[in-house]
Amino acid sequence: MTDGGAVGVTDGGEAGGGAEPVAARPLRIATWNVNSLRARMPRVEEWVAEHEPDVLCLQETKQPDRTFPAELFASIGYETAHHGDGQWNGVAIASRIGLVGVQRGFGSAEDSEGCRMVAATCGEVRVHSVYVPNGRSLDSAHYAAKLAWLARLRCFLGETCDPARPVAVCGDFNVAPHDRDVWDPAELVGCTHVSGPERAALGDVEAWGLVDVVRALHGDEELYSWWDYRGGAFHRGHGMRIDLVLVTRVLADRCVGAWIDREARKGVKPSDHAPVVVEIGAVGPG
DNA sequence: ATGGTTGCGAAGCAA
Repeated sequence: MTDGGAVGVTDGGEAGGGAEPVAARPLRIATWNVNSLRARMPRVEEWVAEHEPDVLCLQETKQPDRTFPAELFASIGYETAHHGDGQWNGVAIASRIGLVGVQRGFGSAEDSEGCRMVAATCGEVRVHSVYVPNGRSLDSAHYAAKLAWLARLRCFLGETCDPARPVAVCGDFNVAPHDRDVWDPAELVGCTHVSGPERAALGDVEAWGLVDVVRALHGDEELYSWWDYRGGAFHRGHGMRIDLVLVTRVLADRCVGAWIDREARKGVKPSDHAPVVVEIGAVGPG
């Protein structure tokens, strides 16, 4: 059950007494596969302090709920919802604009691939943090499970959300939507993340009513969100764009910025993924 | 050249 809440973000608001209207800061939604929150928490704290997301979706926290650092997030102003049951997978949402109506998993047997989805209403937006199964290889049972999981996500959205309302589906999709989203398509023929069935399954999710806003705002620009730790892949530009923020049209039409923070892939003990950020402007006459 | 790196947990497995 979701509340589909319509709680507005009310910073700014009416400017009274003849003062200049204060432009509302856009809503900033980010997603980041941190590849272990325990290993990455210092980097996450640093990043949050610098970029001040209103909502931050996390994937691969790699811990059970009982060790999730909810108090630490609270101390820096964020409510959190976490869905994790062990040392693998694990997803979370951190929000400083409210967090209600938490749902962990799809509530069905199809979630047996692990803790890979948590949803909550943050301000006016129904937010989903997803970690799509990797698939391992095209001939693996895990690949079939990946396709089934994406199909289940599509059904779940149809069952629980309205594409005419503000909805965001954020996370590590483990699919590069297009050949331009990988450093060398020829190198990856026969590999997961780029296969036709995976792209079709992702396309079905988007066809529910979601827009890939980072790509929408950047044309054919080279954009990657993940680089293998091995072989100097980051330095060599061998990346893929597999971390996405998908939003419904009402949000896409208000999107005033969208980017991938490559800086977060540098420095001491980085995740192999970079954060993806989108900014949603206030509703207005335009 | 079936490599390479990181995180899990304490030997390989997963990514």
